[in-house]
Amino acid sequence: MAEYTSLEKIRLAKIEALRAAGIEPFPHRAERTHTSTQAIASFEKAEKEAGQAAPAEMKATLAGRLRAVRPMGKVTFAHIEDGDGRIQLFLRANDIGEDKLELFNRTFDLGDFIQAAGFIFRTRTGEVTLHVQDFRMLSKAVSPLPAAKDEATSDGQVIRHAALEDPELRARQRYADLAVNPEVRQVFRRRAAIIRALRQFLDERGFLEVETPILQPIYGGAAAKPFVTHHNQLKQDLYLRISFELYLKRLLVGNLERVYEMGRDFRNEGVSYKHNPEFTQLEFYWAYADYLQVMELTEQMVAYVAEKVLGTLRVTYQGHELDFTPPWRRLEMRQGLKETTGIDIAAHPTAESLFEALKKTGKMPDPRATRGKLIDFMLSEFLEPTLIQPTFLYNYPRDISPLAKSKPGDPLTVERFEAYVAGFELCNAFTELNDPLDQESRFLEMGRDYAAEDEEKHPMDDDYLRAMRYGMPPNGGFGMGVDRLAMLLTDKHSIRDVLLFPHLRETKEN
RNA sequence: GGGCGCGUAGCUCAAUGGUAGAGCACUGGCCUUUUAAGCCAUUGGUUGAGAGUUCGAGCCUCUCCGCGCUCACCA
Repeated sequence: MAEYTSLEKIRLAKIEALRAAGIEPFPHRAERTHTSTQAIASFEKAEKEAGQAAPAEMKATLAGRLRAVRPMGKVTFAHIEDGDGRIQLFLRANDIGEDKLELFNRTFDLGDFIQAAGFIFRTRTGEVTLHVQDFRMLSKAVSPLPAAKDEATSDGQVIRHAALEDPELRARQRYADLAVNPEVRQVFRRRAAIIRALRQFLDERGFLEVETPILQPIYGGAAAKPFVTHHNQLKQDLYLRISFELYLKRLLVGNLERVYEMGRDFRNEGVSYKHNPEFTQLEFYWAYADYLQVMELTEQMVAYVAEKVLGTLRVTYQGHELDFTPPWRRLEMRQGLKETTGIDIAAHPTAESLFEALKKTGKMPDPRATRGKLIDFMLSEFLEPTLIQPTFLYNYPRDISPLAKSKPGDPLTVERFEAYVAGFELCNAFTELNDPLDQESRFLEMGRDYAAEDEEKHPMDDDYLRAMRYGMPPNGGFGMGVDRLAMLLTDKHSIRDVLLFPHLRETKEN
């Protein structure tokens, strides 16, 4: 049972009062002829056409949420906000009667959804306003919105004098955040536009969008701990997928040459400003292409999205001026590490030798790490933070890339790249391993490397190997965190700001 | 998981260890073109939860809860 605050009790009493007066505070149907923006635009157009003469009377029925009320005796001004903007209402006792104005002033509150009909005019101070001839309640708000006061100037600007700012409340009650902070609605409109543009780009190039299982008997395709669930009737444990990779590549075996999927991945790991337990991933696989072709497609795709969504390839992100114009900088990992650490990884073919070299840098890596893990450590410790402008880092160590194809003549290195922007990883791609015998031995190797830590052990996927034995075309594969792209294109520091309902710890009330 | 910080009215924020306050919102009154409308009068609190020190705790100590930053983890 809800516990009501004193403010809520007052509003509940108003609901009773409305019903007692024969007015339903939650009617079934509503009417509307214009949105606020449409009403203002068509009135201004009519004004322009009329020139010096007064424009013909323009009737309108509007609907929206009450965001400001200024009662002045026998006249009340109010603002309603709808999906695309705000408009002022003018209620006068002469037009609607003193009783109805009294009803409005006594029982209508900020946050209520209302409908108002009348004609559009301009007030003395010049604001386009609905002169209300009739109005009704559409939905009574029991709880006041957690909003401070806004100032609406006559030229349509809204000045925020205080706002809902508590990041926890904003994330837990995103509905309230959206209702009182219009710029949040813009972030999620832009996110939708990003996702739409990604689909368009891939669709136009002959990629087929597919859907593969989220509940998987064997998880794979990434090194992450999975969420475990259980099917009761089948008495079977299932994992929420940590990547789409192994299923999408099965489709290449089935002669689908270009496939992609955009959807949710789940990783049972730490939560941070760039990690959420569930996140949106885009993966595509492209038969007869290699990682260099994927690299080109990647920079084109991101540039396409930025152009579509923002109309520019130059983006301000957390104070950095980023330029997504292709071609992006290409930096071989070995070269990048040599420049930032002075260590040439090619001169250290074993973990022991690389560890000794790293000790001299003053940063201490995990002494049990494999060579690949040590290189990964060097990457995140020294190189990653320097990669602000979009950069392709390519040629990765083999032992942290069990699904990527080796570089010809270099058994320690695979054909893999990651794109870094603003110091964090945006995407990951490689020339996919399609030799079933090599793949099997890589799985076995991983099993050995991770044997100590059971949860991270990469399970052998026999069905995947069976598929590959039928023959998999050479191909390039790609994966990107869509939330991270959304962060870049909305200038948000935290992944929580681009997720409508980010994961938060349970509270006692819940 | 570690370190640092934060949590006070519906919202935004004050308050030397000494009676918990302001603005907005709310409630009542005046006001027929206002723009955070204005003026007058009110109301509103288990200071995140619990324990301790003290004559006295929003403030000091401890435990717990939540959030933020950061480190670790993270193909």
